[in-house]
Parts: sequence; structure tokens; C-alpha cells
Amino acid sequence: MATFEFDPNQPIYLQIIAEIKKRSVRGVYAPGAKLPSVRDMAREMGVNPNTMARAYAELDREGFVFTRRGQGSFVTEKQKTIDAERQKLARKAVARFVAEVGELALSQSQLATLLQKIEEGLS
Amino acid sequence: MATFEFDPNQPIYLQIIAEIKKRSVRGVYAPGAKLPSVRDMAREMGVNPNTMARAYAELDREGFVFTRRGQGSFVTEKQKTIDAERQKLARKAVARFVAEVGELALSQSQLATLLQKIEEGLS
DNA sequence: CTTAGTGTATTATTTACATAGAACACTAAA
DNA sequence: TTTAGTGTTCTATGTAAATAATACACTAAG
Repeated sequence: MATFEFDPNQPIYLQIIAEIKKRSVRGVYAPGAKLPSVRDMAREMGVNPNTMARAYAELDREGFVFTRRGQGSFVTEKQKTIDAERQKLARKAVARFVAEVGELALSQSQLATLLQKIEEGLS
Repeated sequence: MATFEFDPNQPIYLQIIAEIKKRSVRGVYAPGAKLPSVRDMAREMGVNPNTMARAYAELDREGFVFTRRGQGSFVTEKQKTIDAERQKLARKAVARFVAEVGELALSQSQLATLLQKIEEGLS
């Protein structure tokens, strides 16, 4: 199972960036941890090394990853940056959900049902 | 304000399809109502008529819209279809939210805060 | 019949994305 | 110094999306 599931309607390099951020937030990659090399990660996710390089370069540009030429790329050592990313993702998830559901003209009872499903899903 | 906000990382025609469905679910377009012509809607949303035609054709193929050549395109008259779409969008919103938040390794208190923000946002 | 308003189809062009393959620059270790 | 492992850069190719411009087919109304 070397590949990764990508949404064909979204650029792969953006999905890679999101995945690496999520892994860092979950602690799969500790702060300061070395990421797999561009070539290894490309093989792991089943994409072209150029595509992976683009994702790494963007993560570096954002400051979420730092790169030492010849050594590799590393997740930021700043716990603050990772915590901020977690909060950002959480806020975005809430904002999107509220926006999407708000556009559906749901009844009070339908809304209550949705909220219950969420609590079930997160338990 | 004739244009529409599109996410540059998602095909426009897919976003148009979603928008028309949402409008139908909200009742902006009643069941059986005539949609603006391809050319008018393209102007309204600031896209090329070909792009709008693609969205209309796909909506017709899905059965959410029916087209009478020479007359125009109309939202389905089946309330059942529209209700099903509302439910589908609601389920997707819940599923996405649960999936996204579940990946963030949030604490119980952080989770509680999120749920509270949702209730505030939907009130 | 003519006209205006529909959806539909065609061809061409541009752009972004992804891939493929190769080469380059730097670092650490043998 | 050599080698292997890094990120980086470059050129080329293929594909999908969006635009542009035009033409076609059908319908309703005058």
C-alpha cells in the first residue's frame, strides 16, 4: 500500500501539503523531525518527485518546514507553529461546516439530528 | 456585482453545479422553475458560456435539471430529488467535519469548544 | 416565414498540473 | 577524494480546464 488517495479535482501538490500538515499536527512527525526525502515520499505517495518537490518547497516557503540543502527537509521545531496550524484547521472545519449547513434551509429538528451525528462521530 | 467567487483550485463547472443545487435546496429556484439561460447565467456568474453549458449538461445528465431544447433548462419538479440532495449535502458536511476534526488530535475541552462554536454559528 | 431566444457542437488557444528524464549543488560519511 | 543521499533546476510532453468565436438545431411568437 504505497500510494495515497487523491481527489482528482484538487491539485495533488496542495493535497500533499495538507497531508503533511495534518501528520505534523497529529504527531506522526514530531517537531524538528526529518521528513522522508523528496524521492522517498514521492514513492510512498505514488507521485512524481517533481510534484513532491513542489509541495516541500511550498511548505518551506510557508515556514512550516525548513530545509537544509544536502541534508533534507524537517518539520518546524516551533510547537507554536504546529499548534497554530491545528487551531487554523479546526477553525476552518467549523467555519466550512457552519457555512455549508447554513445554506441548506434545515429545520430545527434536522439541525438537532446533525449535531447528534457529529457527537456520535467524534466519540 | 455580477460575478461569483470561485475557488481557483477547483474546476469552475463543478462549483457552478454545486451552487445551482444549493440554490434549489434553499428554494431560490422552486421545483420546476426555469433557470436563467446558459448565456445569461454565464454573464451573471462571470464565466464563459461554454463553461456554463457544461455545468447545465452535467446537471441534466444527473437528472437534477431537465432541458427542453429551444425552451431552456428547468430545475427538477420532483421535490423528492431536491430533498434527497439536501440530505446528501447535510450528510457530506457532517462526514467531512468529523473526518477533518478527527485528524487533529484535539483534547476533550477543545472538542467541546468547537461544538459550542457550531451551535453559536447555526443559531 | 421570419425572428429572437433557447441548448448544443466545433475548432482553436491558453494556462496549470503532472509526469518523465536528466542534470546540478550541497552535505556527510567512507 | 569519492560516494551516496539530499534538495533544486531545467526541458519536454501530455492532459484537463477555461476561454474565445462561430455555427448549428430547435421552439415560440410575431
